[in-house]
Amino acid sequence: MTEKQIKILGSALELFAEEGFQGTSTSKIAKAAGVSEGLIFRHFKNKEGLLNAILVQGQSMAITYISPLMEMTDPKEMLSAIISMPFQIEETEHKFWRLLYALKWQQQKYNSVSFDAMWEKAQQAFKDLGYSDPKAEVIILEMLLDGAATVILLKDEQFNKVKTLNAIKTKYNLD
Amino acid sequence: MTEKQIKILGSALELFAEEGFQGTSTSKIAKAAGVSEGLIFRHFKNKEGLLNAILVQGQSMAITYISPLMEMTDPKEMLSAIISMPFQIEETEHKFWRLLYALKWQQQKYNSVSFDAMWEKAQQAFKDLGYSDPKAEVIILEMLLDGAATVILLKDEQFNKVKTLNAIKTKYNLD
DNA sequence: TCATAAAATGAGTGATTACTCACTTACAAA
DNA sequence: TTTGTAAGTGAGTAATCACTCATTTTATGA
Repeated sequence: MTEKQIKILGSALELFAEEGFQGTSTSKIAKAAGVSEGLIFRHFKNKEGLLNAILVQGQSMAITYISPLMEMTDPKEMLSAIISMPFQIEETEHKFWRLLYALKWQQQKYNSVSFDAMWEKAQQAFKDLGYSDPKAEVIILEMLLDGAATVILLKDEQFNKVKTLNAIKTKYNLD
Repeated sequence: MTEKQIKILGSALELFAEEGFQGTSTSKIAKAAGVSEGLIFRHFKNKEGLLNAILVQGQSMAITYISPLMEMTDPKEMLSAIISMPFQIEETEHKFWRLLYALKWQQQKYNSVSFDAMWEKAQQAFKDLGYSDPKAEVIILEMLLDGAATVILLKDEQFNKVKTLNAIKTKYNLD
């Protein structure tokens, strides 16, 4: 990847995340990246191709999150790691996740990175720990973490992250 | 309100919710409502005025949800009612809530209807029921219900609503 | 029946949109 | 040094955008 290609992707991610895909013009991206507008279309074909390139980049990042979870054997350790995920979103990844969460309200096409395998393992973990309805338990945990990610991405630092994470872990007897 | 005014608001709500505020043109709204484009600007001044009119309508609807909660005295009954809220979104209100949830990712200006008073009552309820950290408990419940609303609004009927609601109530000893 | 105002129209506005294309520049292999 | 290829530019395009306004239609009360 060229230096300018990287700059385009970076500026596009930032603008898409903050002002939405439809709310961001290609001329604005070009200006932010310090690049001619034509170059965007040379490298990424069209505006949607630019979005896809960002999503592919992020997908591989997400996989590095999930992979270690899939190798865990202790159910408590695994659930604890899943629950911690949204609370450990790094500054550098913040923009990407914000874009991804915003996108799912706009187009069903971009229905988030697939965490299916992880949730199946979580269900097994709940079963191993003796929960009476592991399926319902997974749905509730999905909801809780989706909400946690939303709050973290939108009103970061308006609440005590460490304290909240610990309170959730206590609820699931994971400390 | 004129018949055509109502049609404009209805079509705008539908399109804004499905394709986003920025992704919806005023000409599209006019066509969907069976109305001339100029009429939109006569009645609502501009595109943002149209969005505000929708939001005002929804706000008064949201208040009818919250008001009865504020008069409840039994903490268990009150928490139970709060938890049930996202699971009782009606078909007619579905579009409005979808728009509201989508908007909060786009502009901080439209940071949702204010539920602050309700959450303060919830905190008191947790305190009355002997929870050790009512503040953290409210944050967790906010997250859970935000996630529940998201799942309900985006992938309705891909899971058992009644069963999930009951499972949550059981978690809080509310049955 | 007529006067007045509000409701409604639709052609027209300049600005902005995503995208194209002829062209120039940079660079590496022959 | 020449040549071929990819990187990069920027002016230009048709379409669409939000919005205006002169004009016509409709509704209402005297």
